[in-house]
Amino acid sequence: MGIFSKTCEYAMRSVFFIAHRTSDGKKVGIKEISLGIDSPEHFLAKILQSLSKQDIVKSAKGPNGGFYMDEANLKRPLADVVKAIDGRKIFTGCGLGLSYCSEINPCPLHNDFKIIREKITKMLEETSIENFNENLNLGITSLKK
Amino acid sequence: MGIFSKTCEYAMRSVFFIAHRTSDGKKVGIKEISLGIDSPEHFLAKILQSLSKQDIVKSAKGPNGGFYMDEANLKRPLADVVKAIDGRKIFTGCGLGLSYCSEINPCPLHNDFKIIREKITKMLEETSIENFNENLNLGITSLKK
DNA sequence: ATAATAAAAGATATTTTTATCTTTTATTAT
DNA sequence: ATAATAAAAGATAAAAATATCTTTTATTAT
Ligand code: FES
Ligand code: FES
Repeated sequence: MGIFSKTCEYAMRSVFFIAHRTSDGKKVGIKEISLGIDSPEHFLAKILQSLSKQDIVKSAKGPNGGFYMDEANLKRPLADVVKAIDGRKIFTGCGLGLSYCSEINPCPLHNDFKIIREKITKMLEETSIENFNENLNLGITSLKK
Repeated sequence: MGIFSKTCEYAMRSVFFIAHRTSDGKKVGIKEISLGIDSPEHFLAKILQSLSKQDIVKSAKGPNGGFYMDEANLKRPLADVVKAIDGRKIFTGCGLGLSYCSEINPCPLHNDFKIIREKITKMLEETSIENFNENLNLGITSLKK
């Protein structure tokens, strides 16, 4: 386990992939996405169902259907994807697992940890999916292996 | 799930607790530790067995036995506890879950994420357990609730 | 030696996360 | 209308993480 759950890792990779692959206005199917980000197809389907319900991505059934994102979706911060899957713990939780983090009853890690949490929050809140994707579009960054 | 697994959270809390409670040279039993850090007793026993084997803490069986730490144990960085339980993923792993993080094949998060990873590493490597515990000894920080 | 103590070790159970497979529903093209 | 397509939904399974309970071993005090 890293910072994010595996489910959340798949979610972020798929969102980047969809954004990248549908910039031409077309849609992309689950099979292609799961191949492109190296994830189990049916598990990813569940994740995308959830992201779709939460309006992180859009979907269309039937022939020529698939997943895509509109302008508003692309402008959302990556934080929204993380919140949709892993919840808010990474943004507000105690590093030692105390039931809530507070200045009044801080754990030994608190002073150092809150700074790190702020940096993570900043990274995820202040950059849009679109933005993270710029280098991917330029072929500089990768989503596989 | 936060940054660390629940097991790792218990491990860190227990190490702080033991360090704090045995500074007078006495030992502390599992029951007292689990009460003190609010963790399941038998689960914590397993964790401490593992930490003991890896020489993060010391233990003694029989009457007046229990867990304690020597000077060398206290001087170890908290990173050693994390490595002993959660492994090295948090220190070196890719934020998006790619099988390895690299400058040559970076993911879209890489540039931001590596800085955060460095800060986490710094926090865990550069401060000893003893050090983190100073405020606990002064009654400023907490391990419960 | 014996009994009491406390961790170590072993076995089992529960819960959560991750993964797979099948059926249904909506949409499109013929 | 019908067949083909693709996501949604539902059901089930496997694996990993977390939790509990029992037995064994080492140590100490009597
Ligand atoms: S109380 Fe633990 S991080 Fe704030
Ligand atoms: S490649 Fe993803 S964090 Fe470095």
